[in-house]
Amino acid sequence: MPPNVKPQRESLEIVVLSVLAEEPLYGYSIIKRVANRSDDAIRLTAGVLYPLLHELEAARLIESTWETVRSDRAGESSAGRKRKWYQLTAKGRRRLTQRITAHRAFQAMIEAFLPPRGADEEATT
Amino acid sequence: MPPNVKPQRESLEIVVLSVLAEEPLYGYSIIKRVANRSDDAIRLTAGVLYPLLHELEAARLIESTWETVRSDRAGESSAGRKRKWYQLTAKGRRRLTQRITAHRAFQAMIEAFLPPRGADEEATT
DNA sequence: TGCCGATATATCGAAATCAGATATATTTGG
DNA sequence: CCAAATATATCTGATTTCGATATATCGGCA
Repeated sequence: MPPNVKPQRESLEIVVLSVLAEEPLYGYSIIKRVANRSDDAIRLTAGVLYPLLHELEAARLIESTWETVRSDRAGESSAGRKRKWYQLTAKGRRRLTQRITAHRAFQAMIEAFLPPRGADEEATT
Repeated sequence: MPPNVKPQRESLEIVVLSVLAEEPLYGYSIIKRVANRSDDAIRLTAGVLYPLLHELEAARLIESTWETVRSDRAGESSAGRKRKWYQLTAKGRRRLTQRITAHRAFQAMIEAFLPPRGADEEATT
């Protein structure tokens, strides 16, 4: 597996808002989706994701609804497993757009400091 | 002035190594250069930069030499102002290349999660 | 000439952040 | 029936980061 690159809060928020911009997801499914899509490079842990989701919800960037999944086998008597689905709010969508703009601007800025791409490669022209 | 985007360690190290890849600089001049080039978006503070420089030196990614600047006016008696010039080592140059590769790979990964560029613009075609 | 703002390096401690451990409960597959 | 996966949540120790503090010199201007 690839080296564990740690996504700090900023990137983290962008990634979470982005996946939620596509469709509603619940916590655990966010973890799995991000891991799969990033080829395991970005491994959200529960300890990082849940507090973030709670924060985003408090800021009204996302909204949640509980779902209770009852298994066939267990039947009536079972309490059922609980899932908390999150979806982006209009405010969240605006925030995402804004964060992306800022992110790209910042990355362009960083890139401007770097030696030009391919500065190390040998006469490929 | 633009919003204060804080460069965390990773980006920070890349930026510092990059400016040193161009030419030797001393601490204060690094702060000024980065501020100017980034249009004040990246403001290194002494409290962040100096410890980083010391770390980089300990890791032999950079080397330093002291310069004493004596003013005309003050003459012999003056102790002179001290500047610590830093230059990239061969090891530092390799590290930079490596960090850049990792940085770009990570950014590409993040970008892959984002809605495509210009997803919000209206029929400009 | 005396003072202030800029130049210059450096450390420290409070505050924020983060990864990993811990807790609890259900479901699925063997 | 048991272990691994699913699912949410918090807490704590370790690391990071920011801003304050310290010290000293230099340049310009009143």
